[in-house]
Amino acid sequence: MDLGEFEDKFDEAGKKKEFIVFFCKCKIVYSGRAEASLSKGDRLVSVKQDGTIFVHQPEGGNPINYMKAGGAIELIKQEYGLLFKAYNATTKEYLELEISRVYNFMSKKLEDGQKQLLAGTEADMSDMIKQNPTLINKNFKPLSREEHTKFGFIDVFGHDNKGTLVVIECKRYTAGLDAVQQLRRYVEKIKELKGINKVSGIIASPKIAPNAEEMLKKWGFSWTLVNPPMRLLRHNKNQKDLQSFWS
Amino acid sequence: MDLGEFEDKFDEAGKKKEFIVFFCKCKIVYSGRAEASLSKGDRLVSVKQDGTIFVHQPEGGNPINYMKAGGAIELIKQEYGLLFKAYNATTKEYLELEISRVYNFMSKKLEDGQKQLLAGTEADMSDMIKQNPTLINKNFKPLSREEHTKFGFIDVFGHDNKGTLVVIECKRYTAGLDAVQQLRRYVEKIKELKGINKVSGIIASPKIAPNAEEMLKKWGFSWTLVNPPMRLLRHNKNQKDLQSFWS
DNA sequence: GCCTAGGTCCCGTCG
DNA sequence: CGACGGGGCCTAGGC
Repeated sequence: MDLGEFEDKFDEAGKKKEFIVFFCKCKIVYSGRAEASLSKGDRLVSVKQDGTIFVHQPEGGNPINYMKAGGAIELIKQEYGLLFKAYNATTKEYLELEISRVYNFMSKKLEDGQKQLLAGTEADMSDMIKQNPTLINKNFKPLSREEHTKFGFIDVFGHDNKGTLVVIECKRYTAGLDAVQQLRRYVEKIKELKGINKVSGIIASPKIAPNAEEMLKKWGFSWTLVNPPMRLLRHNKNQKDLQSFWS
Repeated sequence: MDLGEFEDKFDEAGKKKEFIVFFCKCKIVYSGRAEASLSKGDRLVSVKQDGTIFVHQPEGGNPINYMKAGGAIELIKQEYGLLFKAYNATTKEYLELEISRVYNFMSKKLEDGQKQLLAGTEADMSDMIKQNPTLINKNFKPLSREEHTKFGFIDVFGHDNKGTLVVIECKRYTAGLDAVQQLRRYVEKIKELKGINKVSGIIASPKIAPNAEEMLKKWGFSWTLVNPPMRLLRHNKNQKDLQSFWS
């Protein structure tokens, strides 16, 4: 596509606050929270309706470059083609694309006010435990969930049948060293606040890393196998269907 | 755009392993690591050359849905339009778009083998400290950088003029409770391994959170103000240019 | 493969 | 606004 034509289309779409995407050959420089540069290659560039920018290489999951909404964009004619210059005054970041060719361009005003519903998060996991405390053990009595304290928030908080306070840290996946230290922090802080020297700490997760388990034991905490809710629901459902089909 | 036409274009581009983008109105369901649903709205859908999928709403920085490379995609005719069905057998994830309209379509084979150069990361920060240890204090002698141990890796490791071992944890931004606990873990482990009871712990960062500083002091560690390298380089450079221009 | 930790992390939430 | 922690986190590096 001719760069002059691209410039016109881009400006027009920008004025109408349309969602813009184009394929181009470009060289990239980013300056802000770090310094990045990427030599010439073909990429997808996108400018969203709020001004969010992202650049994708032809493979891989993450944008190679991006800018948050709220900046200004200008196109400047150069000998080599066009300079796409984005500057965000709030974050003090620059993103510049030296565009030598534009292959395709597309823009449209999109209408979407929907929010995604998500189930099976760590919050749902702590909810499940609060609703069904025997998942931890038969003596556990939950008191609160996702309780915010000034040193972090505790996933599930409660006590056992002897009145000992219990702190539970949930992890959707393998619990690592960080999870153990998070638990330790909460337990120590509660001991300090309440002036008591016995508080139980439990990690609830589908798995725990060996080093993490070692550290857990060293500090007198324990681990309970709890699977996060909803995980692979559709897959398991299909598995089930398959089984019943084969049986 | 007519859905039949879209189907043809999509299939053809898919066979040629082109980078595909299109605007459409759709309803979305995801099932896998969690369960997600998003009711009808306009979105950008993209399928990369390696099969990576992402879906963007017209605003906001992150894709609302995505799938890693390696799955299979099929389009299935339905009463309401087209069902875009992606399944990744490795990760056991499903992503389904009930497409009722397609507005625009674009595809192209992109050529790009470049890798981004990035400077100003935490690794660069630890490098800077190793090269210039007086950033920490005049008695610090670095021995190693990014040293991997079986309980994690230590950003900068060294000793002071009295021979006391020193562990430094770098953070590019405000150091929080997690950074302090990370430091604590390394210090405790080294004490244990070497059978000594004095090891210094230092956090090097541009800022530290109040709670983190409190915890740091409680455990006898210290904090040194170090700014990460390259931060806002271009901005600062321009600021300087501006000053010299105005002066 | 797992484990560990950083990321231009992003994002929500609550003080 | 900062602080804190989760994320369908992702990705890289080492073992």
